[in-house]
Amino acid sequence: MALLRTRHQDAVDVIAGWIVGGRFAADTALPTEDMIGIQLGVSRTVVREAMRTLVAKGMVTVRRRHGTQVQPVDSWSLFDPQVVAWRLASGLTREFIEDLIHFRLGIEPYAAGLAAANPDFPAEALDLSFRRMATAVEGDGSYHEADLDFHKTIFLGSGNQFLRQLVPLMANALKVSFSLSVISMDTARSSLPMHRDVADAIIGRDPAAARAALTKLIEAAREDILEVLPQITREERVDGEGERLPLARP
Amino acid sequence: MALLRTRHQDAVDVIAGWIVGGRFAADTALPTEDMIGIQLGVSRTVVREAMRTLVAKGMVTVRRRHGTQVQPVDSWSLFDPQVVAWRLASGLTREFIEDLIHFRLGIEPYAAGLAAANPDFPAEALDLSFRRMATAVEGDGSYHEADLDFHKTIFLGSGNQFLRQLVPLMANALKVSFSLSVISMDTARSSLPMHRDVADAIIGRDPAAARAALTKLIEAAREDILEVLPQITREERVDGEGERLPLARP
DNA sequence: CATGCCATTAATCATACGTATGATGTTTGA
DNA sequence: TCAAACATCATACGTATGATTAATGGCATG
Repeated sequence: MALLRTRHQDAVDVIAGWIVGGRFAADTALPTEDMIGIQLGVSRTVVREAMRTLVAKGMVTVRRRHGTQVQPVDSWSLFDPQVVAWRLASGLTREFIEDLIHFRLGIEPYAAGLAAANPDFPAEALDLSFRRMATAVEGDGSYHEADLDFHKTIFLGSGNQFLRQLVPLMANALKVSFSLSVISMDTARSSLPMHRDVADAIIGRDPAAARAALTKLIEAAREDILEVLPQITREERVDGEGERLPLARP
Repeated sequence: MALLRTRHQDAVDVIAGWIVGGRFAADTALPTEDMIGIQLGVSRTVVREAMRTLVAKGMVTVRRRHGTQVQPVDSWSLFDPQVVAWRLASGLTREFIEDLIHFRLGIEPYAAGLAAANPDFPAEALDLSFRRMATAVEGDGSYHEADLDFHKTIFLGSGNQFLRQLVPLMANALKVSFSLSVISMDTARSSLPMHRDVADAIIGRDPAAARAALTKLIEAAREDILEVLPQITREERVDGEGERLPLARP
């Protein structure tokens, strides 16, 4: 069951890369389908099917005679894992990371509350993830993976389809945190008790406590993240608009 | 700038209708591209491009020799306005409405908090929406529209791209509430002061108060919604015979 | 100012061939 | 003998090509 890279997928990736990379700004036109086909060395069939994919994700619109118009970021499917992947691959902007982190801060405590209220919540899975985190801190196993599973379990166990859908996005938020080296073994060790509190509250079916514990956990981590942010993010491209000011507390 | 109904769009709508309507369950195969083309009266080109759209939204996967496989709901792009529209059009399930309402309850207070902390928040727009709600209660203007704008302004003014993206979903959540006749002129009138509190908190740049006010506002409404829910939602589709809609040829 | 022609570019069709891939059948070697 | 390795086949998607149709904005024309 090997994965086959089709020309279609390649074309989508290339064109999406053009767009997220700012090679074509919002509200400007891409080359005609014929031209793109020639450039990529594929038939117009492939280009058109690639465009349908990008249209479906809100990244472009296609109109007769007008050709293909790039859409502003706000109309993209920002929760789409592929879109997120393209954006991450094209480089981290400060705004993107801030929005991602803040969104997670906003939604995860609530997810924990729902999880605590969900009679079908898989308590064993959460407890297992925690124990894996604990052993990982002692040097055995991947902390990153265990941590991800811990938070994943909360979203998946919330019993809410929209929250479940956020798992890929949250996974990326965590990945970003790790990639920024924000989470060292020291911070991991010190956050262990807070994770324990979260797990206990959820397993103990106490929504309010779960929300509080998770809020506390995240509050502890957010400072570190937003602190190192200005240093590693690239500048915004094209039309140099003013960068937003840092947001205050949630 | 007129909207042209292309065969592609028609095909996407029809096939999506099959899927959300339960005519083809998850993990089952759709007919071959050739067959669908014959059935809809379009060429295989159109069917294939329709499939690329559905693949992009996570509703199906396509593999050589295996054909097109319907995916479970959890892998759909649930935040995609089109997907939401298809689901609403196919009938309201209780789970869908509950998840939608609960998701809104979880995220909107947080959005209000961010809005209050955003120095660029358009205070005038929010105030205007509120005044339109007030006059609508007195019989002048559309309450529905003003209410929608009020909540929209909060999300758009949060300064967070992910929250902005939720506007269509929230609009549908509100639309559902209205369609269930949960919001009468009486409830509207009584919720006016709470809306005022929310606006004041945001305009006054007080995130904590904004969160609290919006939480209170929503708490007041949720009971009504979840109360009438069991009566109006349809049962899960048992699958009668297919009422398929062949597309017309030119 | 209204109107009809025109160039542009996507939309669609019909057809043909390429090619992973699971299923089936066949050979081989211990 | 039997199982593992290998060869063959049918299937449905993947891609290409060329022709035709049809919106649509712009421009020349009245």
